[in-house]
Amino acid sequence: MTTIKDIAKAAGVSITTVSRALNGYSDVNEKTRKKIIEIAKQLNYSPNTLARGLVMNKSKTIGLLVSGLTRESTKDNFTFEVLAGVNQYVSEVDYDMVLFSTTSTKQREKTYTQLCRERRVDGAILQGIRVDDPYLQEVVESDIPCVLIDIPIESETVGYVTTDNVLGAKKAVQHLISLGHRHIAMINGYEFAFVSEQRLKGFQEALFEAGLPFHEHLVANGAFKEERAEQEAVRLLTQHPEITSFFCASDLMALGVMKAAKTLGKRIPEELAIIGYDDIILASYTTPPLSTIAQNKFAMGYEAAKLLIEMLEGKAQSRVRVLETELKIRESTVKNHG
Amino acid sequence: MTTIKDIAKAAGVSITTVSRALNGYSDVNEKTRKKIIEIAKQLNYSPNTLARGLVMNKSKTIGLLVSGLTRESTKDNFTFEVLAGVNQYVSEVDYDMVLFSTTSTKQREKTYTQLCRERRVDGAILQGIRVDDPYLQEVVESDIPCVLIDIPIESETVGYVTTDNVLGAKKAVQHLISLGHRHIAMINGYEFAFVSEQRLKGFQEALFEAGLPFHEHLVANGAFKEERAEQEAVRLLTQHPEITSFFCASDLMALGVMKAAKTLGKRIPEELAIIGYDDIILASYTTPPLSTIAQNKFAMGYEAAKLLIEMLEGKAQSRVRVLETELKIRESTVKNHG
DNA sequence: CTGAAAGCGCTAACAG
DNA sequence: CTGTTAGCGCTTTCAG
Repeated sequence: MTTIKDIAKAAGVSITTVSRALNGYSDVNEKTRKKIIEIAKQLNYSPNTLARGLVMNKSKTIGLLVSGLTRESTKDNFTFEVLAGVNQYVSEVDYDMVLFSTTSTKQREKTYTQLCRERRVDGAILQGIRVDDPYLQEVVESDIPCVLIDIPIESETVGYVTTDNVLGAKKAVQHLISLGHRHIAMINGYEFAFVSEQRLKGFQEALFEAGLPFHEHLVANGAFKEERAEQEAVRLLTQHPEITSFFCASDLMALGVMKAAKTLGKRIPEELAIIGYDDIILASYTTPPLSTIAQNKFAMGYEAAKLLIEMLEGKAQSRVRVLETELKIRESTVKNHG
Repeated sequence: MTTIKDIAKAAGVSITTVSRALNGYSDVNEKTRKKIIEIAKQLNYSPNTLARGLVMNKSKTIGLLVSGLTRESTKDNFTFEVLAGVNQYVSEVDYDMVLFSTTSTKQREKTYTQLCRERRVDGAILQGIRVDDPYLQEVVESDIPCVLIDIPIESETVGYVTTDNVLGAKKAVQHLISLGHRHIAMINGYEFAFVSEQRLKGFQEALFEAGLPFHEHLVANGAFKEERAEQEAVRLLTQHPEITSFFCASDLMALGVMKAAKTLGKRIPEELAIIGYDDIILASYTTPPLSTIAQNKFAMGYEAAKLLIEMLEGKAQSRVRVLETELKIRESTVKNHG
């Protein structure tokens, strides 16, 4: 593997000059630079980023920390789309991305902070981490620049990107109300999720603004899981037959509710309207296609990476990015819509 | 950031001793080691992997090189599942993974080899790369250990993992034949794909063994794209009304054929049976659910990572892994199967 | 069992 | 415009 030393020797100059020439410094004779670049090419030189990182004390690498990158989690490809977005921006600005997954028991032994420190990543993006994750606080309090996805923590070194979940939920519920629904149930995620809290708030606001009562007993937690949501939906529909529609805090859970409806012989949307959240790919392929609140997950990843790198380079205006959502009306709420 | 130097000072020993103690060498007094480890913990020490990588000349990092990690490609989450599998194994053996994507124009300027060399990855896994990719040959001929997914190249430093595509295709077609189909069309991928070639072979073998004729004109290329497949299916069905079933080289293309059937008013599976390949998540959610040949994509990633790291550590028995596929019979070929 | 010293490949003052 | 020198944090001979 060629080094700048080899190039220096071949060009008859010092390694300093080679370094400067290759890094585009101005104070190098154009002739020398040409020559050096030529030789570098001939020798098939690749800079050693480890060495560079060591001396510069930064690696031009960011870490993407995700949880639940498992065989099962591929159904809801939220993580993947975010990753694709991160990757896109990162490669545009010539950074690299290393993926830290916290699924394996092996890695669990190391905290996020350790993971980041050891690899000397310049910063990290955290996605799919629970608010009550024991290591979250540690990394946030460390000096590692972080951007969180859907967790609203802000500090000198921490920012976040999220969508307007209150408004998103509100739009969904208003859509149901506008269709004449008065007994709307909600399947939420779990307690320790910021988005669940926000979406519940939006649910309540929409009801309130329409002059409808909020009934605690019409809200259940489905843990963002299809099966759990199905069970809860069956329970709710059995105990409260007045329910005519469901607002679900994720599409995956909406799929569960659709199964429940099928089990109970309820036609969608005539007897039961269902709206989800996320707009996962499956949503437009179910029968009937699922109405939902679309989040641009790719954009979330892209913006998170952008924000992080702006923070790293000291040119971030603010440390918060809130993206918009979009109501997608399909046939699970309106017959023959498409 | 604490270094071994700090620990050495605090412990009153040399940095050499610290290094040895922390790396579990045997020739260190147990008391000294205990003390050093204790101090390291107190000082919140994290080893600098850049420095270590520089001197050891290996980074314990592998590169995952994928193409087409775009906003659009998330529908077919093949890439994602492979990535999840790679990540799983990699984290089990305490390696890290850096993701190189070749979508952006920025990165395109660098060859795969350069990407790998600069980051000093110990080896690379390549997925979704076309056989005719100009940079593929370069990286394969370099000294960088590589594992390819679905590209059969083998050398001292190159291995691959794939599934038995001939057999997989054969199973699909035999299934159609067993249902009584005699006029079977095929929507293949594209010319420069190893898997397409193999699946075509399986298609032909199944026909041959059943004593059925192979008609070139019943095979079309859909470029692994839903829309292209749809167009080709419409064309085939129009030109050759005798067709009663389709074997598609990917599920995504099978979705396209399903659309074509709908357009032409053909009922599935009564008037047109369709079988795909891959078993993507969507396959079980379409109406009717799609019969297909399932590939365990997670396992492909996992095995690729395993093979690569075995190769790196000099304990790979062979450099080829062929995984099995499984026929999943759903309602796009057999009425009321589920 | 422990330490001194060299060096991995690179950048960054500081002198010329 | 160019070279000398001194490290970045770590591992690894080679001597004790």
